[in-house]
Amino acid sequence: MATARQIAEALREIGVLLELKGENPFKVRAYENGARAVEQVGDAIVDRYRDGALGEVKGIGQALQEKIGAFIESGHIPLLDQLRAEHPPGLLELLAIPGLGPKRVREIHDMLGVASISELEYACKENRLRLIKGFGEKLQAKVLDGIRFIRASAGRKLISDVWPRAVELREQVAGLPGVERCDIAGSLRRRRETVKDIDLTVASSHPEQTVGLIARLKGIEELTGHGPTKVSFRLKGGLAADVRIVEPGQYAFLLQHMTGGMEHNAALRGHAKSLGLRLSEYGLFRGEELIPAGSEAEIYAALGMDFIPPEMREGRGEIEAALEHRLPRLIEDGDLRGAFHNHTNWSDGANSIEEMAAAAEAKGLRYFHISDHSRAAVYANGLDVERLSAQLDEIHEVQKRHPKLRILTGIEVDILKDGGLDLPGDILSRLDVVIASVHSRFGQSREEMTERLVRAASHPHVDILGHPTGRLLLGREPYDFDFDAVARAAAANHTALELNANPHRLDLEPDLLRRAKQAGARIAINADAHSREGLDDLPLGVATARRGWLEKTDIVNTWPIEEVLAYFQR
DNA sequence: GCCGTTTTCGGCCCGACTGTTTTCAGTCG
Repeated sequence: MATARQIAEALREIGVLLELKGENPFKVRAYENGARAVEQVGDAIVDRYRDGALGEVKGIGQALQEKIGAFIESGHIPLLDQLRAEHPPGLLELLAIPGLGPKRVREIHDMLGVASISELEYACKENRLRLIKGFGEKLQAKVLDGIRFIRASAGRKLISDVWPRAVELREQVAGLPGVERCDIAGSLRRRRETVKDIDLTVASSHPEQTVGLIARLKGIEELTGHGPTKVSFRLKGGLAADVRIVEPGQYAFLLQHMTGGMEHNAALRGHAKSLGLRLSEYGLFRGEELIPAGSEAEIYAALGMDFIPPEMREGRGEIEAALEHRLPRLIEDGDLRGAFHNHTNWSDGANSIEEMAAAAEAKGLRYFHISDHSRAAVYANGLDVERLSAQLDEIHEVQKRHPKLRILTGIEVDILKDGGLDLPGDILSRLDVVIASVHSRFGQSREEMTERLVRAASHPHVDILGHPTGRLLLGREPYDFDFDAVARAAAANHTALELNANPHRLDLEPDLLRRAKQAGARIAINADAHSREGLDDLPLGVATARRGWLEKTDIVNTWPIEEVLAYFQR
């Protein structure tokens, strides 16, 4: 069966190929918008199609309905097949090179016959790119540089790897003379799971002077752009950064602009325009008249809407919600009372039960759940029945020394290939909270994997489904299964779905969190800590929950522990 | 290609910077 992911991918590819072909940019955008709309609806898009209700989805008109229908029925879209036949597949990867967009890629292909990154690299080295009109020596060098960059890093990095460096850079800039404010903006501020670069905003009483100072900061390897209001550079280690500087009175507008995301800003400016206003990083204008704002909240208020938290600014319906005053009240860091899913040195964790408990207590948590691996996870020194029983005794002892912290017993039990569990029911029934996770056989068919997960989520002893999609950021794709079916099973059986806060996972991702909530499922924000420091990942989990529009009540570990256990038991 | 309490046609966000041009196209976010 067709999945939302596949449909969106196909529409997106049509958009890119049309762009390459030189089509009307608004038509191109319509396909991109359609892809996003499909992703938001999720796999239920197939039901919408069967019900003849596809046209009710905003962004999907007559033409896209036909294409989606064709894909669902046959797995093919004639237009896409035709476009693929017209364009060598390697052209798409050329678009990833900084400085090359559709126009130039097309020109390179038509003039030089280049159709892949390797061919382009060769052409640059032979000095042939310069032969094309409008291309010069610098552009050729930039393209070669871009090819090297792509090969080295594949472009994106984990937010956890970039964040500390961004904080450091912000401190450096904030300390410069004349700088009144400096903030981390862009995808970092929106807490995207992976980011491409660091965006900083600066308020300065002497912008041009500040630009010069920033360009000479320590740690800069190479300046890549330099104008009166903007500096771009690459830091040692390869990370790119963009810094924009304005006068203090314009700062709120710059921060809003630089925080993005692109779709959010486009929609916001479109709304401003419908009010007869014009919004840019320099201000909100009625004609020539500036409507002043000292904060982002004042900008949104001037546009007739509630303040939209940065994590929600992804063009996912937040502007409509803010206009109608129905934004959710997002969960906050301080709302977490406890943490499930933590490992110790009984399996593959680095610290003892005692050390982990002390760390949890220091974080102000009121309950803390130990869940080491089960026996099938041989690589992780998983526990069999005997060792698990022995661990329960030790937990009992540690509990005596920590009267203020409720230590919960448990296990992260492997879900076997058929959806059964790796430990017998009588031992599971002795535990406070049981997490079930898939750690093997990721390549099962969609039907098998769906059945496997639905069965696990419905198991009477299972309380939480661990890292439900199995994705590893920049590493492994999620396994193929019907998420909504699993979410429904979880909701019906009072099994929480995990939001694994480990920066390599962040699983569930925001779209799926919203779909989980729609299905009535509850979420557990879990550190999956393998050491004391692992507990520091919890705020990233909260940020991801915020990106998924979740409120305090949606998250089980914001509840008192008695309520959580009662929920799991029912 | 989509969309509409301004519109079923005529819009569709806005500006910075680069590299190549003598006034601007392309890319980027």
